[in-house]
Amino acid sequence: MQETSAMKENSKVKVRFAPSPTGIPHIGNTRTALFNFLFAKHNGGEFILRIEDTDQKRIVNGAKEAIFEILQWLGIKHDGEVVYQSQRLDLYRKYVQELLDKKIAHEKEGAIWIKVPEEEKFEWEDKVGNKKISFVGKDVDEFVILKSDGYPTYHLANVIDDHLMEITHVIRGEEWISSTPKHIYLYRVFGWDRPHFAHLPVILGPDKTKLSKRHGAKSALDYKAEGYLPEALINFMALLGWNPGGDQEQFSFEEMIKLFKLEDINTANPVFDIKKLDWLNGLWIRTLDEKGKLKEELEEFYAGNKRMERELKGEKSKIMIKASASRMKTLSDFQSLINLKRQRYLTEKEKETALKLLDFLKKKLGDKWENEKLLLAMKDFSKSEGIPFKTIYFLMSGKEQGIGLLELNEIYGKEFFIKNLKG
RNA sequence: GCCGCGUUCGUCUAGUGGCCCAGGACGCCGGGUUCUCAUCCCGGAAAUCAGGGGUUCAACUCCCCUACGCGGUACCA
Repeated sequence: MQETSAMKENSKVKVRFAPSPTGIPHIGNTRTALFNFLFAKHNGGEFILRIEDTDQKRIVNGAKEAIFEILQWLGIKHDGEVVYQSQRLDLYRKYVQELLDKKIAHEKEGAIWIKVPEEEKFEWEDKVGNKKISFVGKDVDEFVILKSDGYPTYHLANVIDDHLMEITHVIRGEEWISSTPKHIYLYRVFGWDRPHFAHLPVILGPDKTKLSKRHGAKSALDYKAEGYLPEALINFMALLGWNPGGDQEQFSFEEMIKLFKLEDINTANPVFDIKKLDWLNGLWIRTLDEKGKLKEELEEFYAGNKRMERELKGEKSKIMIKASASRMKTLSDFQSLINLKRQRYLTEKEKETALKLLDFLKKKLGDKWENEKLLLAMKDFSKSEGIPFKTIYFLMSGKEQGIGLLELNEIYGKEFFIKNLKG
């Protein structure tokens, strides 16, 4: 009995993201959602969200909400209503009874089990890498489909739901490869067509072991809190394993949808590299700034921060943002960039120079410190006194580095400089 | 142990038999632009394509073996 694998060639693509609410998903799990979404949208199909809450003991409070928040923040919108497996118990039990009646499943110690016949053969063409993967029945362990608490296991609920919901492509982590024969067997005994399978390589930590809490495997929400942009995080996650060929590194969500193909996903496990994320984030910050959209991102990020809310509402906010954009790696850098506090106290020698500079500027500029003249004056001073401009920057701004002096002049005016120069 | 999957610069990757003594990007180093820093621009180092056997006129690309890595081996997903 050789099932005609999958087959719903003509029907509309329908995929699902099926997290279990047993913790806040880290970046790897979220990438699975992304790939499902990209695939669905590329093909004009649907993306379903299904919460697999069948392990009552391991459910974590707030995990479900975190999942929603992550998807919402990233712009990964699901179609239709969210499905909860815990609300479908009767359904699963009905099918279990069917298997019991057919003598395919049996009871043992209060749970319902299935033993795959040894001579059974399993093979499928995995969409990632386009390669055949095969197993033989004797390597498939006997498994539980209904636990003694009355809840189904993943294997059972997953297969039933995917069938009933007419899922065409199962795109999930590669940790599921070894249980795929169990799933295929279930499709077989139920007499159902099975979906296509695509198993994504798992993301590894810097030490090349599976990304985990130990590596500080963060969730998208953590990155959000640190000031990363959804555009950058999505771009970064997609490039971890996916590449459409070519030299492009920056992709908008729309471009990714347009280009996404399962065939272009790598088969090897990528290593998470925060440096590249940082670079992409800076790149996206600059890109959004050019599009005039950085302000709204900052407003969202600093919502609830009274001082920053005030700064962003102020009339100088525009120039502040313009001056900061190229210097930010994350949105949180903005706050320190526009912070007026001096970095350290001046040494005696520096104080002396500062006062000299102040006199010089006052004499040269009078009351009006216009940018062009100010710059010329500072350059003059630098040259005639043999003082590196770096020092002048520090004396004027109170910092070793940061926003340009002319921009500071526009934002805070000469009073700011005078205060700094007076020590 | 057994089963499955994988292996191109430090990292993400391009590459589907000749265009590759291997291209791009991040990071790193050097230089330029510049009011500091950053941005931006230019250049550099960096992979004997895991190792060994085949197949072929020709292999990073196909086959086999080994090593290593990852995944699975729960009444977890």
